[in-house]
Amino acid sequence: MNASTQSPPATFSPLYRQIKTLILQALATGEWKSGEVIPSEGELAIRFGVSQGTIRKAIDELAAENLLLRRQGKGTFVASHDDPRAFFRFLRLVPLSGGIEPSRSVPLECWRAKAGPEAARMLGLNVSDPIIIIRRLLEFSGKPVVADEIYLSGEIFGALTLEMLRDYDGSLYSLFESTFGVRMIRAEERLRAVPADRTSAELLGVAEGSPLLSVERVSYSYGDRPVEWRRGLYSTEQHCYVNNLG
Amino acid sequence: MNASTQSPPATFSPLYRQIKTLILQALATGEWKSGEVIPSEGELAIRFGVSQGTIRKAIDELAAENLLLRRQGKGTFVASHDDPRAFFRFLRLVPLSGGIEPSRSVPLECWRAKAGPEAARMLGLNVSDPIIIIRRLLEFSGKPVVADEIYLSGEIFGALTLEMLRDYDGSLYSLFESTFGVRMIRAEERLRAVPADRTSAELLGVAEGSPLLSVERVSYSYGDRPVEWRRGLYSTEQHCYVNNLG
DNA sequence: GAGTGGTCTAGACCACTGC
DNA sequence: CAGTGGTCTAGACCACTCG
Repeated sequence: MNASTQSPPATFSPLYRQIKTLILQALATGEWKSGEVIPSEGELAIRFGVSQGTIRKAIDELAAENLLLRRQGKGTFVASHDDPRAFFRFLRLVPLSGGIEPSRSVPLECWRAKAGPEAARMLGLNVSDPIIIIRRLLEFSGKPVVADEIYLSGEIFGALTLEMLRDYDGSLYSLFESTFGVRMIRAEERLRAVPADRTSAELLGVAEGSPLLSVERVSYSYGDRPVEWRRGLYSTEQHCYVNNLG
Repeated sequence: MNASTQSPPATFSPLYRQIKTLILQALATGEWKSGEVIPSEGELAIRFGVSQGTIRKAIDELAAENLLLRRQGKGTFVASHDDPRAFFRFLRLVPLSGGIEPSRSVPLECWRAKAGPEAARMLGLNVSDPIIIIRRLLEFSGKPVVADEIYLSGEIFGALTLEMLRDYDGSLYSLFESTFGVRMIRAEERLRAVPADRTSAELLGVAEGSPLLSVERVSYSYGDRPVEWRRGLYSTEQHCYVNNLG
């Protein structure tokens, strides 16, 4: 494609956005995988038939959206959930005392089910489509802090088992990325304060009815496709959820 | 200044960042006020002795940080809290049912005090420095949803009174901006779930001990100067706090 | 039409990485 | 040293706004 000589599209969009879309497609189809380098700006400029400056602007936006990672002198890399910097991007929980604590994910259950109306709506599925449900605990310094219930499309994550969750040493999203090729690129969370039900109270070691932070999340992969819906109950006795309003 | 011929500074920073700093200074000193246009890119290029592209890159970053607002064909404007787009930047509360509700701020009290150790730390003051404390209610569709307690530096907001709060028709930050020339540019929030104390329960019309969302916020003005500390108790029976993880 | 920001290009040079 | 991204420039042209 020589974009500089093509006829203008019906709905105008600048050249660098068209390039951005093409790069996104290459990312979505897995041409460049998580953690790998993508071709240099010069190579991409030749490949797409535009100047290096136009490539830069496309990559700039993708880097701003945390899809790509530039490293001077080395190249441009596909962002990965394995990157330690990505850890706090989706888990905004810190100890009240400050500092950093060791955390551990403890999978409890993982089973197949059929999507109810709510899960179907959240995941963009039809009612009765196969889904996978995970229940797990998140511990900080050995103490349970978050009880999660996670809903996934059965079609995408069909092979997922409790053993895989137990054996994997890394974050859930790292597992999804490396094993299923599904990268979360953004998420929407809705927070409320709710009283602890009996099950959660026992799991988290708090009194029944005591306040918990309810965090509902829908995560999206490439093309704004919803691929995960989860509800977490956070004990905020020793931790708090931090948020920066830019 | 002709930045392109100056000797390199001890700690290297690219030209466009130096320009950005100069623009930030002009914003902080009030050379260009909230809502006003700043000089065109061409004018700034001449004023600072750099190319227009370098000015663009500086403005790009400031626009990305929501300090400036570009409008094609019209100019570049100093961001303002009056802008309706700024409303949801600092209040991430939406009705569970979706949609948009009319909101109203109801000031309850406003008094002078001396900073305690916590307020002093949060606001970067010394203990016993003068501060102002505001208590107010936030209503959605006529029902109380948020009970706020707000701590301000007495030095900066010395003239603030309950009457001013009552008479002002707009957001609190619009008042701060227009009357005291203090613009909030970012904030850090820490969220927890807590049981309602008796006072808050009465104010919000919920049962004592029922779960409330506690939102502590420190807001910063130019130069990362903390100027406001507040704690809000949010009733999340009909509303939720939304957050986008990018 | 004049003035603004937005796009695109081409080329030079700098800063960082790793062989 | 070669290859990468990062900065800076100068100039052309496009898209939008307003008088």
